[in-house]
Amino acid sequence: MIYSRSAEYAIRAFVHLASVPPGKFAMAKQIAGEADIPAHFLAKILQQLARKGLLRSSKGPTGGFTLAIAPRDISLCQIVDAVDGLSDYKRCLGGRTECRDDAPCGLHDSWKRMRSSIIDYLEGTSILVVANSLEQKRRALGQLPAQEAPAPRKNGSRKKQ
Amino acid sequence: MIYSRSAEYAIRAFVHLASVPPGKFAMAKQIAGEADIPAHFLAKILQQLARKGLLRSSKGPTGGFTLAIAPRDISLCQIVDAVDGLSDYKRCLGGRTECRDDAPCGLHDSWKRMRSSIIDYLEGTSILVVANSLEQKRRALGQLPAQEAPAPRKNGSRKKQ
DNA sequence: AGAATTAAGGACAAGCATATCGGTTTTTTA
DNA sequence: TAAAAAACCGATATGCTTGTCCTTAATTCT
Repeated sequence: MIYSRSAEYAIRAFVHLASVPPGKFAMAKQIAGEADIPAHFLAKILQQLARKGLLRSSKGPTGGFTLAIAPRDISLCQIVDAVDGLSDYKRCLGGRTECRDDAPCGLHDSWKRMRSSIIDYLEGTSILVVANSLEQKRRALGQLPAQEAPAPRKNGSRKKQ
Repeated sequence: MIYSRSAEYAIRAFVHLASVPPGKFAMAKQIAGEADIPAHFLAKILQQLARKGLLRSSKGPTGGFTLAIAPRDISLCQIVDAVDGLSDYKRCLGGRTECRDDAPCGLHDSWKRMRSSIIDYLEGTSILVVANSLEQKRRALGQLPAQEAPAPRKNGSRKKQ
């Protein structure tokens, strides 16, 4: 797989957080429940991401987590980097920690290209895009009010993108 | 990473095996020594690949392992499939085991494209290509006789590709 | 036939990722 | 001020991957 399960959980949590009104906090337990993620495990991950500055956290009642950066400006890459680190992608598939001149590796060049492609994918995919794609699918299935963000308002001020 | 360490070891062993004369066997311990792989661990992997038909094995003195398929016809994908299985690539990055209609995932479409790209890479890269690339690098470094395959002959019938 | 050598295969150990549990601190609300 | 609620934090459990060890079976060579 491209990234760990922890990173996957983090991404799913971020997608969820992208849909809560700015300024409001969502509880770890609640996110875990809705996204079907082990609660305590997710809490640890979110705490870690709060320490790294991708999330803001608040204790006590009305507390929880909220995005520290706009969904448009958070890429999958930032999350994966914060959770897994990117060292795996710097390692050479041929086994050497790095392709040095005296220890050449037949895979190095082709892997280098593939790796860039993966990194580009992670960097080029923002939480906003993923969240929008998800919302669109749900609307198509009638699981959402249609044409409206999940905020509990009822009138219809269309907003695109 | 794209595949497990076991798969990486297998690929490196295959690259090594591509350079032994056809019909001859190479010992697991010897491959492990030259490729810097834990010997017993590699042996298990090779035995597994022999059971799956990618290698042929022989016991006793003069025994060892040899490729059951021409290097040109073995792709990284076949090896990774035999060692890791490909199920990870069928799984959706959004977390669901499969993107069903009633449980949509915002990542599904973009990941599908990325995944195909990775599979194409693994399928399109043969052991022969990797072995040739490695040999070429070694020649450039003066670690090989230059212009000659590592077979113990001495004349110079150039062969391309 | 016997000794040496190699793969085959089972048991086990170590390390890491994943997951769970309980207590502590901070904050809000009554 | 007390109680409740949430993040925070450490300890522990579990499962999988990686790695080691030892015995057995098959083959070759003397």
